[in-house]
Amino acid sequence: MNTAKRKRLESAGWRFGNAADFLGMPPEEEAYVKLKLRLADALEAKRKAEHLTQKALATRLKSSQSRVAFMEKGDPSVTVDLLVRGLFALGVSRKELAKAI
Amino acid sequence: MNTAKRKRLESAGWRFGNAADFLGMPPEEEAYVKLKLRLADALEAKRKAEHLTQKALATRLKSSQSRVAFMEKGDPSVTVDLLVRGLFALGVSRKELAKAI
DNA sequence: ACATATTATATCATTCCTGATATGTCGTCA
DNA sequence: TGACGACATATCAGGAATGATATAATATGT
Repeated sequence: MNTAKRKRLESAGWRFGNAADFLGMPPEEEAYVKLKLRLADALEAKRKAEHLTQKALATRLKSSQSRVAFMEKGDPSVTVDLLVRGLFALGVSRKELAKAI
Repeated sequence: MNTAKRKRLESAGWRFGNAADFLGMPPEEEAYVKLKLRLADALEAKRKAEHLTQKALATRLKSSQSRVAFMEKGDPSVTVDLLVRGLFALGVSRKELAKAI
């Protein structure tokens, strides 16, 4: 699977896809992409549990609303790094982070 | 604590320091830095358990020996992203990753 | 329908991470 | 001692991630 196609899959529908989306993907990359989606979902869940808007979270993170939107979609332009910092900014502990993974 | 000093602490001795090293650091940043160190330690441990040199791991990661050295020190120039990809390249599962966190 | 709030998408300049390279340090072994 | 292997440290060009901004889409309430 080439990079361009993978990026489209990631940014678009593949969160609703099944295992076939990962066909041909090296296992370490599959693990990495799945991790990002799990963190993305955890971030959105935690933000909503705190009754915060994307904008409010962006302010805490010293980021922008648009980037938070991408974070919650697991967009390829967002790193694990930023997702983790987002969760910490929401007060998540390392233990809770581990549970999300 | 300013950024420059923090970077020096991170890259130099503070892995041997105590809680005082984190004084004045916002909790979300403390969590982030601690996370990086845990991942760094896990990476080194896993690499050694596999009897690999830094150079061998670098090849798997499509990186360089020097970067692997920085990764294992938790150097500020290394992101959580790269550490996680390093662990996955060593065959670590998401579950094992969570345990390391 | 309208206004407002929230989220999604597109584009872009700047920053920072990355891999590469060179070189240094340290230990080991002949 | 010298040669060698493994790891540490410095520097840097290139590229990817970031925050910002603008704007579009979608909700939610009146």
